Amino acid sequence: MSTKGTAERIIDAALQLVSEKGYTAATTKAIAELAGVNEVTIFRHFGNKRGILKAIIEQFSYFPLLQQEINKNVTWDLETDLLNFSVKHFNFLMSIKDFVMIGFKEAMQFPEINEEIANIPLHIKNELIHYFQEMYERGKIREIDFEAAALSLIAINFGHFMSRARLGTIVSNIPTEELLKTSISIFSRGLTP
Amino acid sequence: MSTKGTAERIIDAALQLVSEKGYTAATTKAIAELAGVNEVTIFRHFGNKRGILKAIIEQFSYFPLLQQEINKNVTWDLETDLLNFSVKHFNFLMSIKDFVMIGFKEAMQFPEINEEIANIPLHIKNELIHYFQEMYERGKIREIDFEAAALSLIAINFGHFMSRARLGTIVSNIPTEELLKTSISIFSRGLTP
DNA sequence: CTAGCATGTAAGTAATTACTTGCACGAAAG
DNA sequence: CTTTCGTGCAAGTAATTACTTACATGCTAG
Repeated sequence: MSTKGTAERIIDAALQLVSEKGYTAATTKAIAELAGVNEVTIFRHFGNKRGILKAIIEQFSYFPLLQQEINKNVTWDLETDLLNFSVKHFNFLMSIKDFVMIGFKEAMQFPEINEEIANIPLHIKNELIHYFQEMYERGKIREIDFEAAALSLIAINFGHFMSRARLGTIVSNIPTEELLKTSISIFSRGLTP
Repeated sequence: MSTKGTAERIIDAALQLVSEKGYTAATTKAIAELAGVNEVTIFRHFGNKRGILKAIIEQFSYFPLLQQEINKNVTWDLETDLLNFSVKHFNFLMSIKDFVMIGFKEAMQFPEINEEIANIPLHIKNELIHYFQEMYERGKIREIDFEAAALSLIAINFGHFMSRARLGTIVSNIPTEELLKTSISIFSRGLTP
């Protein structure tokens, strides 16, 4: 049990409990139990309860944003690229699911999280706009509000993510891959001249 | 101040506070203050704190589901109908924003809410599938997985709703109407044969 | 007028919560 | 070997929370 290991386990436990129950309902006692450490250890590491969330936010701000990944493997075939992006976007959101959930739950008490969360669609939007512009110049998509188009694509993926992350297969049990495939099939055809 | 008025004010206050801070952080004291009633009055009306949320859920379950509204004003012109639906769907979600937020925050502590929330896309999905099938028979949309298409349309609207409801204009300040219009322009073209 | 009913006020209780302090222990480093 | 450091353990504290009880007040219906 190194120092780093202890702090990490506390952060992981807090990430899980806060995303499940919310900040106030996730007690330091419960976090300590889940992390397998004594409650005092939490305060020795993070000072107070807010300190844990602060550490979580900091840890996340260093998280490699999807951004670089998107630019890779561009084929300049609309449907191929958009499906590739869609799958990556969805998986990315799933990988930071707990953090996203905390962001939506504790936006009031921790405004910093909201900013961090808002950065994701913001960056992706700009990447997509850039891609759409290039595709337009290549004559591969029709004239349209690129920003609105980018936001719509992000909205589709986010909507699918939320549906699956929170409601599971209650709404539908179509495999995610097929869902995204159909989504992109419609969307890319809708952009084609 | 009739009895009904008092209970309603308590429910409204709880709806607001719980959607903002979460169930645990929304104390009965704060709810009473916001409602302008004494704290004891809450317990006399609802027995205990859970009773308030139970009342909220019950109240919502009688909420007229978007469903009937969708079927009205069908023109069998794809883009017209989808835009009409999209606007109604978006406004509907906005009108129950607080409840949706509670649903996403307190799914753990109140599983009933999640079911109630899940019912919305479920019903809408079926309505849309039905519409798509009819449109297909009329030769107005191409052959495609209707369920996946319906889910995608719901996902777009939900994504836009979440973006606006939680992040405001941070991500984009395109007017909502224009955003939905472009969304539907792309989507309906993507469905056209 | 009066009886009842909804609400306010005051006071209190048991449980929980974030957080502190003091001490003991074991491992690693000098 | 000894010091330091991270951690566990025990006990405690002040504040808050959900909830209760007893009594006073005012409005309304009969």
